[in-house]
Amino acid sequence: MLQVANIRDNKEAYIEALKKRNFDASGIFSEVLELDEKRRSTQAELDETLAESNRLSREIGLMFKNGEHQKANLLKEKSGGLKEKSKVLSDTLNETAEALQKQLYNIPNIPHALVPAGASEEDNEEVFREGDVPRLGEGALPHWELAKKYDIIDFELGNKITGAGFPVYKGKGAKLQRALITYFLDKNTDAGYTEYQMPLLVNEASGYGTGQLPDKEGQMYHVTGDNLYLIPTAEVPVTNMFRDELLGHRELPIACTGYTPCFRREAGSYGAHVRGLNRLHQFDKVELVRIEKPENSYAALDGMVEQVKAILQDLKLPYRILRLCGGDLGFTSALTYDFEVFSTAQDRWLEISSVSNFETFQANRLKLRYKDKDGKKELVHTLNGSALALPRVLAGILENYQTPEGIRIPEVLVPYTGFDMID
RNA sequence: AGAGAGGUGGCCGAGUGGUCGAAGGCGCACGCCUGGAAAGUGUGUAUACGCCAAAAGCGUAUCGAGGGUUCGAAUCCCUUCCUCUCUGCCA
Repeated sequence: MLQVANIRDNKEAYIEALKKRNFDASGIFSEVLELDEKRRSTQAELDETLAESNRLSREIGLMFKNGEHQKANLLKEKSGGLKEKSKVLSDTLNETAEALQKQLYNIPNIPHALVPAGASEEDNEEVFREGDVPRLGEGALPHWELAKKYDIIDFELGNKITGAGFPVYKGKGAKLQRALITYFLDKNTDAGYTEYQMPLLVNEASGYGTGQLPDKEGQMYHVTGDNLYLIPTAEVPVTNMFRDELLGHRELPIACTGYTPCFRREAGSYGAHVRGLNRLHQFDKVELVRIEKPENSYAALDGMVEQVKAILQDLKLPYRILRLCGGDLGFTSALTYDFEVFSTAQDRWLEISSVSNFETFQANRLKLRYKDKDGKKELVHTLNGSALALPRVLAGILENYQTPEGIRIPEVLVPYTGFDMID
């Protein structure tokens, strides 16, 4: 959520920047500023009315004390009128503030200067590429075939127990999952991130805090009996730890990592591109979240990119990094780097990580601020990224590491799996 | 799940209708004292919004949340959330 004061001060620059998202902000900005004007004038009038009413109450109190009951009763009547007036004003104030908030929720974050203009993923900018694409033999298989061949993932069984998109990992497949999670967490904690285990269900307030609610409600599984939501990503519980917090400047930066399963309804996704592990309703992910002082947030973003790079280098997977264009940039993000692994047997790039700086956009909605050295209160910058999402990394490993003899295990994982081949 | 108790500032804790944003203590910050420190001592120490170019200042709101009674609510009433204790159940 943008701050009204910033919109007021940078209106033209913001309108220009939002064009990169193909978002025409001129109309909504005018509405926002108008609503804010109304909000402020209404509050001024309300404050005045209440101040008058408070004054009268004090007087009446004194009169009763002095036994001047008649005088007091006279004043009481006057006070009644003020009460009516303040009720009306306070209703107007609430309505206006609500309308303002609603409009603000509809405005996406201002893209960073580096964000290229563009309409769709076609316009994303490749900024880095590394790793050799292996030459696979004639009979190279996509991962869903490999999963069946080596009996390590059973999609049908998950279907029976729950439904499509809930795979069962089995034997060495299950062990490989566990190995990846542990390896990712170790790598992240070695880099200074603190490990967390978070609740997998969150309440409504948390859903609002990170912006899943009210609009993207349909993307989460809702436990109606207790009005809780299954988390679509660890970002939700981890970031919400800091909701409504005022941090000391010495507490920053904060760096968290956590493994959680993620639950996504993914309504409306069908077809070949969702085959196998490419898109699931339940999947595992290790997440990074950072809370930073504004002046450090872009250095932190670079640090996160390096962290993900280091992991992919370890795994020796061919990958590239894209800077998302305005049209593909997430609603809340100012700058995002997507990591994609090349899936050789499918002959396509698979998104496995997304690393973003939200600047103050998320912090404003979360009411997450810090007190700087001089005691001044400022919104922090929040960042997050996956390091990494399991299913597509697994798909990449299965497809890129397949040999006629079986699937080799990346060297760095062998200490975690205890085997070096799936055959 | 049943019965009971309770939610007050960074923390502890007083406050059962009037000048209470809230005593007192702890903590913290700054000063004095000291060779230095401790002790002692003095001052200050919530958040949001609004007015103001800004600071100072002033106003308004906030004692878990929401609503109500009243001229006036931390205090009374209703709803709701949460915590603790006992009982039950359970990995």
